[in-house]
Amino acid sequence: MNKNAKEHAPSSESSCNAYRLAIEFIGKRWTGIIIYQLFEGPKRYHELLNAIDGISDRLLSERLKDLEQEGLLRKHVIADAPKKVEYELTPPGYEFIEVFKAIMDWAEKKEAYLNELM
Amino acid sequence: MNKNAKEHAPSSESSCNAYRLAIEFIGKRWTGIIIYQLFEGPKRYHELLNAIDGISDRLLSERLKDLEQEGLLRKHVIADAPKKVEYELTPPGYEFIEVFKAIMDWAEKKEAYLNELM
DNA sequence: ATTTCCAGCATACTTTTAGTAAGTGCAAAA
DNA sequence: TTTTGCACTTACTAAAAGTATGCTGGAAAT
Repeated sequence: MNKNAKEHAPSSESSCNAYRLAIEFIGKRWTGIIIYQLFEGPKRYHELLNAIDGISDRLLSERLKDLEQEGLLRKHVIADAPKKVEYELTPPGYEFIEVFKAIMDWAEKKEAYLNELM
Repeated sequence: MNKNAKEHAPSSESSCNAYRLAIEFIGKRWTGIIIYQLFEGPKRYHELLNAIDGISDRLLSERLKDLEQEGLLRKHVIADAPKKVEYELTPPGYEFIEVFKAIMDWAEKKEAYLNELM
């Protein structure tokens, strides 16, 4: 008796599509942390790999590609010899700091509130 | 040659653990949308099920349980006869609106910026 | 001459998450 | 008396995400 999954198409369109799309992207593991690492300025591949504890190179590559595609960062090849590549946030990439802060603030408040109850 | 995943333990502890935990939770599908639906006030199970386009009853139950466990909502059984249950946000649940807004704002700005480029 | 560094890619594999289908118990309506 | 609504649960499948490992190829260091 549960078949409401896209039965007769959208109809309501209620549930914030913009939010869904955004959260689907930023909700992936590492995405936000990579952006966070780049707030300070451009970094190279191995700098990111070393800075981010626990990430694998495959995932780092994948996320960097995603982020580039979404227009949140740009890739600069600065040398071919010993290959050197830098990753730099675009303006929307930098603006993500607002989301980052909002999440941190909320998490903190939430913890504070829950600790108060005990 | 890639084994940096938890090689010799944490050491750096750089990468914002609070953020990671929070995003892992709110990044799950439907979580934010359920909270959003409850901003207006308490709702019952089937109201949520109808309001949220595409969610299945199983996922709704699961998310409601997660949200309760995280202290973001409270469940009120208001009748056993024809079973009636209401879900209501707690203060941290309501405060999530700041995160929601930040994400929406960011997504909008990002779109605007990217459209400008074309 | 061999190893290391750099920025990855390819492949196979495991784990996690989402989605589907069906069933539960009880009460009231048809 | 069979059906319907409510608020779920259980079992299962499919898809997405993440992990592990090995490899590339040129240049510089040992």
